[in-house]
Amino acid sequence: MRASEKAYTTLRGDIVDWRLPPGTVLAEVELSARLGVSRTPVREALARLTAEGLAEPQSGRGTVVSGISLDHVDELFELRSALECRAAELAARNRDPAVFLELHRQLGNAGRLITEQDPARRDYYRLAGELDTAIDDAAGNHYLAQALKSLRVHLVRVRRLSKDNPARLREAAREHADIAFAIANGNAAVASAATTVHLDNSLRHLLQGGAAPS
Amino acid sequence: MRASEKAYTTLRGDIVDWRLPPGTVLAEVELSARLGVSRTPVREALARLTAEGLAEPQSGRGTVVSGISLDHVDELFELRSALECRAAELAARNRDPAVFLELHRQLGNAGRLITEQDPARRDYYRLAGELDTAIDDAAGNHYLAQALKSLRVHLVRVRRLSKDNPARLREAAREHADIAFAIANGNAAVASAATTVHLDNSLRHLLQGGAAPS
DNA sequence: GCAAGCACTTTTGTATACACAACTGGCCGA
DNA sequence: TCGGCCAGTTGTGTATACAAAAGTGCTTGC
Repeated sequence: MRASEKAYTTLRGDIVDWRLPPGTVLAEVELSARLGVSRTPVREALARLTAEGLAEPQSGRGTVVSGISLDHVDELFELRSALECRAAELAARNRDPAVFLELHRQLGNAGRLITEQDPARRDYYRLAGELDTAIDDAAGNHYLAQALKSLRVHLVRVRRLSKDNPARLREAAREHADIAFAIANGNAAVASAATTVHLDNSLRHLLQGGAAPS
Repeated sequence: MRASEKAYTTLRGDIVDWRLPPGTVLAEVELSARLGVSRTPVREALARLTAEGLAEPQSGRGTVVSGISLDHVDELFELRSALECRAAELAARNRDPAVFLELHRQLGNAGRLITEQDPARRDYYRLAGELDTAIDDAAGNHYLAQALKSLRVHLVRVRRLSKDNPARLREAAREHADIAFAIANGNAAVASAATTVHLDNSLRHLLQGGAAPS
């Protein structure tokens, strides 16, 4: 793996997982020492992180981890809503019904994935990720998929910020199942509406504290 | 001005204005010689351009100017529609009516800006840009504004691809005026609908050849 | 005692040298 | 004659040295 890739991956993970909290100063020499590479690949990694919005240039000099607080999560969800509703509509038009019926079925049973044995909810989030991927693929729009991809980085960061709540997670799974079903049926309006409802519920639980965002 | 900034600005302009057509190889040594800076700032500029989607890494080695063709303009406009409709809705809720009434007035008179004396339509595009900025400001959503900003780079590139058409430009100005009016009235649904109509007309004229995209 | 200026330190910006990988050309063998 | 291999060349990836700029703290003068 290239040194710049390694630096980027490591830093990105550290920021997303809140090991580097917002405001942390990202000094090139210190990072190059810590990561065991020279400043050049570190600079490249910082440039990529800045472009993604995970870091931002400090006034005048230096780079810091960008802030993300519940104050601005509503803005993030507004963008998310715009993108995901449109993606759901497009997917409903172009979908392969079998794919989404299968996802609908799996999501209907997703409650049993949320157990105490898997505190990170890996299985659940994997399934939710599969729905996202299926929607992106069915929508068939490169630019939209790209915009969603860069958005999801920030969403993961928010998710880590909140405690997850098994009851809310089970509700969310049902909402996801509704979305998959509407897409399977080719009903764009319902798919969009179901997405709106899901995101509104997610945001509300998130802001009330302790709920999982998706 | 910093050398990396200069390299970035120059290359970005060259790509947007089609002086560097899609597929052009961006070789670091050649660029550093041409721009009169060393490879380091050139690399930084290429990284930024790649992050924006104006350039993309070639298979294995090197960087090339990314392609954009009419084949994919419909996808670009789908994303644009999702973002701008939402922005218009948000702006309609939070707007200062006076700002948008003034824009409505100016856009109503924009026909006279489209003269043979200004073949680049600088005054017209400046006014259209002011509407965009006013909507972004009124929407008050950092993430949405950021997504729109990165989208507009590609739109400018498409615009340069097409000949502009004075008649279509005058129509577009009227459509913009409609959008401004709906926002001034605080009517989110109409603002969104007017945006949809405008973008649909723009895209159709663009694909029919010879029309201006905004 | 406070403020202003200067020097020092720290950090980023730029240049360049070196390492390595991939493509290209020619040459040799089958 | 064609195909494969090897060497040379070219270009990117990384490291590091040097330059410049900005912040900080001290000193000095008022």
